[in-house]
Amino acid sequence: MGVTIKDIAKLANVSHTTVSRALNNSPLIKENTKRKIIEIANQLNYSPDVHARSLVLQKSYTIGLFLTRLSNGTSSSFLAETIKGVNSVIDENYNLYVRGIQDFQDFSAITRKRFDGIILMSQSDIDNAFIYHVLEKEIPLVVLNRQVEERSIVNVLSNDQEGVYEAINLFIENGHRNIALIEGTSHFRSSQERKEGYIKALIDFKLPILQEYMVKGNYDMESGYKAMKKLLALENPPTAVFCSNDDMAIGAMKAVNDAGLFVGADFSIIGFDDIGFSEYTSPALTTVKRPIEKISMVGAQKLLQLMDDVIEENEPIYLTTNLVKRQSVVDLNKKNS
Amino acid sequence: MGVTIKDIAKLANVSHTTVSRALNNSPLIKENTKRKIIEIANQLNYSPDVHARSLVLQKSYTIGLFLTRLSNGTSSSFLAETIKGVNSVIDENYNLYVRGIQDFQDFSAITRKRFDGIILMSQSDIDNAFIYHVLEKEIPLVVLNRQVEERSIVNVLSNDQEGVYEAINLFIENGHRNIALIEGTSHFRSSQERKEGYIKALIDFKLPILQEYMVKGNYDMESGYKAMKKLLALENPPTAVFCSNDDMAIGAMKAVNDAGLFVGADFSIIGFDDIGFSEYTSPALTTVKRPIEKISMVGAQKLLQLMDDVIEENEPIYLTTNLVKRQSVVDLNKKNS
DNA sequence: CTGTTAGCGCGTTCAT
DNA sequence: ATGAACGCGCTAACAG
Repeated sequence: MGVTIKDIAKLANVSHTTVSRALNNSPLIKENTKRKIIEIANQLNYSPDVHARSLVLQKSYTIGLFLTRLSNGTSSSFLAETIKGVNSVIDENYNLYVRGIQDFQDFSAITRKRFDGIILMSQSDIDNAFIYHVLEKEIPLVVLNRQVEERSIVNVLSNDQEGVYEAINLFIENGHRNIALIEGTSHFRSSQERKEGYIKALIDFKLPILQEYMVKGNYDMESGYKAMKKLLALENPPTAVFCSNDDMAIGAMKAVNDAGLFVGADFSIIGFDDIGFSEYTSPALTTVKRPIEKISMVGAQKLLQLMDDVIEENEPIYLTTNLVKRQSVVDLNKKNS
Repeated sequence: MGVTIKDIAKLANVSHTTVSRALNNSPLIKENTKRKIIEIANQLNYSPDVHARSLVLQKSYTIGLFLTRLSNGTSSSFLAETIKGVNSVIDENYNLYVRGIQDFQDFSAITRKRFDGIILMSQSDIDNAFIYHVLEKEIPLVVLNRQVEERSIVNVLSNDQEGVYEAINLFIENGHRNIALIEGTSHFRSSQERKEGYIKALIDFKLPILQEYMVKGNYDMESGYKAMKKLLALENPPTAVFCSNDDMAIGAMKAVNDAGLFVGADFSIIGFDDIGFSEYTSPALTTVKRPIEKISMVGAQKLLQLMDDVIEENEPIYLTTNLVKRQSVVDLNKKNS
């Protein structure tokens, strides 16, 4: 069934070693025989047995892409962009093994033999245990999206705090003073980062920090909807709400609409991520663009380097967010004048 | 670095053969020694070398999940649901290799050795070449989402035509007569299926089929937006539009809004897929739910069976779509009365 | 430049 | 019930 180098060797009247070398383009082989061997290989439609090669080379040609979870709190676009980003960088000879960490009972199957390298799209502190395991096994590791204490780890992420700060700043420029926050999943690091950006901005602009203006969500649309309902029911409701991701912003917009108000006219919302849909909501959603696909690409590139040379500079790499202004923020200055 | 069965053998004062058998729970080994060996293995944190095992067992523990493309025409939710569905069925010992077919120059790397089985989420006829290759290599194959001629292939899909028919039916029940269609990517089979459902319904209800009411799109939001603009600019614009997927429906809704009209009041839209967002558009989008995650799960299960027993019944498996009625369809009967 | 030999880690006859 | 020897397909020393 499978053609092996031995088969080729027979036909070419050489040893299987010569075939191996020829196919690997070794300079030790005469151009002539090399050509002959390659010819035969093509004719026989030969393709090497990856497992035999892996076994002797101690290399698996497999990269593990792990997310904290695959469902519940991981939006589709987040997952898709991550995979696309990584896939666009690593070549087809590599297997890309995609899993959620939560799927694992124990990590005994995560070995150096099995993975040449691991990319962790980390959303929460709860995968620290995973990180330690990988570190202990000395598998090259890149952690994306969440700052990690260990200096030895390559870390690629976006500066969420700054992004949120800009968003709040935009609200303030537009005359808003009652600015609320819908938070992400509580133990996700990103939720905390964004909350801190919110609080920092309020402090800098000397605005009061109100408990009732900080409502918990869990990054899905429904939670955004519910959170907004709560805010709207307040005695002194906000005029503007920052949502910790776009999914929740879309839920929130729905709640505003259901209350008979119009986003962009009566009420202001800013989201986070800039998923594809945010351009097509009505009105189009102003949001903080987070470069997930870019982060994944850079992360994958870093991992490839790490697998080769062992790079030293382990400074976290920050990719900047940027504020995409669309139509979901009301300018109170104009409105009142 | 890596613990092997030989290491365990030494410590247990047995041969590596015995260790192998013990770890594979062979009945040939005394319970006593078996326990001892397992004990040592745990202590040493042993985990088998997958490549060595693959080499000797001729089994790769890898399942290939291929999509026609990963970007351009493949929506995020589609990709994400597919992966989630497959992942939920296959256990963690399996690698899941995810790729777009378009990434491949040639298929020589797609071998029986490398993949125990392949799931193809097929979106277009253009991957027929891929299918033939896989078939020729005798790799167990399940094709999802698109009907395939070969009887020998396990085929899991949804009955799109019927789903669309139901949607058009709903329009008609609500008094609509000028019903347009926004089509999906032109060479995708799903686009044709849905178009056929549309035409079939029009014929059955004795409505005229107008060229100008069938506008091409490519499954992304922007194309839906543009297509709707065209329809709105018609001399005799439709009152209702079926969009071949939800992404385009969302684009179309945006176009309606931009024209100063209100979906659900002045204009009717139905989408296809029921992606997460469609519940949160304003108004909530009526749509034909297609069970992508379910299809993927069933497909994965079938593949596992196929890899074991070689199942015979190769009838295509149809999973039913169902119409999710929300608020994007106007009832003309009520309105006019 | 090419061939001989060995070995990667594992499972599997064939002995005993 | 256990072990010795072999082979999966490949690469890498070591000769020549």
